[in-house]
Amino acid sequence: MLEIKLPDGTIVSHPDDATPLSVAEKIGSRLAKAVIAAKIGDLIVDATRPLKSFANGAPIPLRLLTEKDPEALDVLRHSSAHVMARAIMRIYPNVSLAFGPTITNGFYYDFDLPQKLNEDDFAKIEAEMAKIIELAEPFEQFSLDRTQSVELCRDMKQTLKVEHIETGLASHESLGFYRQGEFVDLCRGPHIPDAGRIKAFKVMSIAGAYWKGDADGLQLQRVYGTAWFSPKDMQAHLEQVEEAKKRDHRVIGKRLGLFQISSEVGPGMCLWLPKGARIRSLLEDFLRKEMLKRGYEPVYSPHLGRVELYETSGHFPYYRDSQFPPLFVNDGGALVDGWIRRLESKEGLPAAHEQAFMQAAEVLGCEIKEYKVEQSVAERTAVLQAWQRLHERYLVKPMNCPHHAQIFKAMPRSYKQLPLRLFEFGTVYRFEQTGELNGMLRVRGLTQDDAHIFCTQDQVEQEFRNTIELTRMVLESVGLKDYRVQLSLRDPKSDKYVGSEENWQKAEAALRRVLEESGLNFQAAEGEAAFYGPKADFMVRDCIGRQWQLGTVQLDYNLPERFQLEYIGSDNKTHRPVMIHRAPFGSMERFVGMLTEHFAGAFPMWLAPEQVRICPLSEKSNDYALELEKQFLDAGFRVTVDLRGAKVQAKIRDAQVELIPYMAVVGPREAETRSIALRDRIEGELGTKPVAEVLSMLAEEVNQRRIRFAVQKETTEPEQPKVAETESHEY
RNA sequence: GCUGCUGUAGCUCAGUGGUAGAGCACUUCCUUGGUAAGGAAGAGGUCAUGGGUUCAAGUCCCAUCAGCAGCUCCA
Repeated sequence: MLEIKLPDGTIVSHPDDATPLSVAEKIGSRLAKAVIAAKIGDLIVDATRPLKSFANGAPIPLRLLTEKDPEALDVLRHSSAHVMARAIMRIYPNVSLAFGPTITNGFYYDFDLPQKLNEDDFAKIEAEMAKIIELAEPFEQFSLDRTQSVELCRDMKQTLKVEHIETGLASHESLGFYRQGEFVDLCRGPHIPDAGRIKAFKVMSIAGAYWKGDADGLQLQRVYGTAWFSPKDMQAHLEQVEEAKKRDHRVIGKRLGLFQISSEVGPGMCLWLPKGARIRSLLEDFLRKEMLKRGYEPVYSPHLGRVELYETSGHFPYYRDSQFPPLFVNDGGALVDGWIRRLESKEGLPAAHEQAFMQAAEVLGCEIKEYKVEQSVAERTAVLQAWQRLHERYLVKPMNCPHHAQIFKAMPRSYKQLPLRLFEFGTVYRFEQTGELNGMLRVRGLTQDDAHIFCTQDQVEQEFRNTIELTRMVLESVGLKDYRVQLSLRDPKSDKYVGSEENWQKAEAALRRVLEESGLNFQAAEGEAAFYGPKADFMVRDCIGRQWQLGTVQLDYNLPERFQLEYIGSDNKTHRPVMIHRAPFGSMERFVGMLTEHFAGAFPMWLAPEQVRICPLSEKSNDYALELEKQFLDAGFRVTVDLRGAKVQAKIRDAQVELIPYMAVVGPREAETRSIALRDRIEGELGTKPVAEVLSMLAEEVNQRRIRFAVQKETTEPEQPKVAETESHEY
């Protein structure tokens, strides 16, 4: 007999061949029908899995999973992936299966198949799935040893599965399979008892994916689907997907006229339209003011820097592929650049090409006399590099740090000047792959709210504390209160890190201490540090539950070394400072894009590009409306008057659609009493108030940076908790 | 960068190889009103670009560019 412990603590005895299903049957036949799977401890298993294998002396902790358990939905979706794979195999010959896991809100399956699927095929696939589901055949588990498994997969012509068994699963002695009708798949499970449990499903989309994530490897077709226990649930989900789409900053940005990406300017190049620029400048002004309070000093630096500057910093040519190519003042610059790269390439430079290079140099008027073909590759490269150093080459700056390091070096520094905090809203350019570009969230030209703090090792802790405080203050000022910090530390086993052991230890301990005393939710991630120093990244959750990596603080032992930065200490000796990179917003583009989605375009009063729309009842009231506009402008508000010959209903509708926080409706009555019939975008009519009262009430909302949401936050389960975008603007 | 899809008016989109369409926005006129759309008229197009097939191409084919989704990448 098996001893089984139920969730309420009772222990029941069952025969040795008991399964979760048989246990459920003992409790009641309705429960048995509802069982989807079971949980033994933390392990989710099939409802038909014999419990005996989990016996270890103590009573087996068993929990039956029904439709109500979130874990059951995952099981359902994984089974749905099998059903979809089965359907696709029926429709198309020569399908090779890859992996078919569940994801948030659904599942996918990767296939290698000769014909290209497209959306028109979905109906066919869904129809075939429906047939399979209707038959409600059971999922049957069985295990085979390695040899048998490979044989079975070979027989079924599942070459990817064979490969996976031989590589990824090399350490497994026995392998699990599931059979459902004619369909057999290598699978760990668990599965629903039978396909009839799938009550709602839909093939969602198709996309490319790589076998085992290798971009150079085989490209597969990935079919996404979703599955639910009821059509109603699925409907709700599909509506929510629509809702999330409506928050898309690209859609809202266009509708509200915030920004534009014009393909004529270039992909990934963002044009800030007046309203978007308004929001950005409000954020910049706010942060600038806070930084000035905290002892930062503004600096400016040009958008270009000599290539040598980035050679010193180590960014060139290391990140060459994601930088815009260098600008050459001399016609031969690009030629010599390509020449060197071919000389240094694995394939080497064929003699014929070398002759062509030399001729081209002559044509361009930059013949390099010292260059001799009989010299070694190293010597020839050196000659070309010597030429390069004599001719100007510039890089559009991919980061601001080298410039700021030069500002530090502009004069001898004393310990008395430290910490030196230099800040700049610095625009940088990165040549991101075209497929990575995404609205404002991933662009090729971006402005970092960048600062570099140069300090002594002993000042690191206090500077880090101040930076954390600033970042929190910034996030909370826009209503982002749900965030955690990832503290990235060294991998103790690796020796790739620059900087002394002692400094690393001190720095890591200091960062940890600050985070602990801050009471922030943080987690340390060993081995995630950059080679040049530990860092702390802020992971922020927006109002619909998506996670964003925003602000970052990074310690750097590398650049001070490379740029030979030094200061004179109290001991009259030279010392090397520590550099701290930090950016509370990350980049203005990304932050405003994120905020647009967070607020769904309805920016709070302190950030709204237009705060008040004055709506005169008719043209008779236009004069009073214009008078009011002046009063609002004088009081510092962003206000416009709707002077159109339209009805007030239309004016209000337009203001609502434009998400303007307040509307001032004025007619003869208000003009008479010097008052305003105030309307709140969220609450509706607030009644008629004297002008002075409205001005002070709205000013208060601005000064307090009050955040008000129209709908209750998180009314539904967070959509897509997959990390929404994890771009980091690291240095 | 890879795979797939898409590209028609400012926006959202119809469009069957045979004369380029709608709604909203815009302009003008009428209307002068009380909290989410008053009415009428007008203007607006090299159907992304370049080739090709065809008597005939927005429509079919190819290439390029751009956008979207996913993958890979992100100092």
